[in-house]
Amino acid sequence: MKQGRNTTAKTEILKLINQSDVALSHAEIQLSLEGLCDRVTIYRVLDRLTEEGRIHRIVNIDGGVKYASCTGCSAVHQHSHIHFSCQKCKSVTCMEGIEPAFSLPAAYQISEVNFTVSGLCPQCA
Amino acid sequence: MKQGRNTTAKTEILKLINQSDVALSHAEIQLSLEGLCDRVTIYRVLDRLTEEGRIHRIVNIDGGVKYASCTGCSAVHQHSHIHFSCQKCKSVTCMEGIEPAFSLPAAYQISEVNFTVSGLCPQCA
DNA sequence: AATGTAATTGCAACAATGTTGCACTAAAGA
DNA sequence: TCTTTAGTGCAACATTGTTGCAATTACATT
Ligand SMILES: [Mn+2]
Ligand SMILES: [Mn+2]
Ligand SMILES: [Zn+2]
Ligand SMILES: [Zn+2]
Repeated sequence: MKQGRNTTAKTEILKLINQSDVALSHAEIQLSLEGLCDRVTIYRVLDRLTEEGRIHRIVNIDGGVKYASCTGCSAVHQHSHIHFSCQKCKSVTCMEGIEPAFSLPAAYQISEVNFTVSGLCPQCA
Repeated sequence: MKQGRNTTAKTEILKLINQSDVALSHAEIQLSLEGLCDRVTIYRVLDRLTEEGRIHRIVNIDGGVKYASCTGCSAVHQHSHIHFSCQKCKSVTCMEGIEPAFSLPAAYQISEVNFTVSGLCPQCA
């Protein structure tokens, strides 16, 4: 969880993600950035920000990847909340605080969770 | 949910998936098939089988896609069970019967769910 | 069993997404 | 300011999935 260098690309990408109320894909970020940096750099910055615990990676129900800010990750860095994926407007939203309850046989060692619910968001329903 | 034609490719692919105790990826299926048909055909057969409700599609925690048979989908075709993804042996297993409990605000219309738990499976732990 | 038709297939071409190697650039500690 | 090395751009590549179209084949009907 050590901090890396603060570059223009990193600053701008983090700002974009933090200011958005929905999760953003690499493609969406690249569009917003308007050529500020190379697409490879965006991939690397997203990896780094995830590594540093500033953002978290979301695998959507269609397999696409999006990134969202890490609000409420003050003490422990954990993301077991639900992500809602709207089939109409394609938005992916972090349902902060809503965590599913489940239990697996003790033989399974859990280290990560990805829970996506898909359907229609309040705006599209 | 109507049945399509029964071709060699469809029969073999379904057999592979049904006989496997873990979910299979397109690449794994193509390997097992040893050139029985084109890779495009595999994609199309997998789509068709999913459409027909014979198998179900699993989006893994890393974004990869796998397919598993539909056991226990007798009456209603539903797949809200958990999928366990082992970080070591890379296997994805359907945890039949284990469904997470959660609740979203009423404004959200739910139609599909994908829940993946990642960690170490009993064999690898 | 032979026939007709539409579903299915193979192939080539394309698109989207992500990764890697390497030379060059620049952040930040000394 | 200098030095070190993390970060970047670019080109090249890999993987995964999609599409159009002509050729094939399952199977319902004769
Ligand atoms: Mn989230
Ligand atoms: Mn399953
Ligand atoms: Zn929506
Ligand atoms: Zn394992």
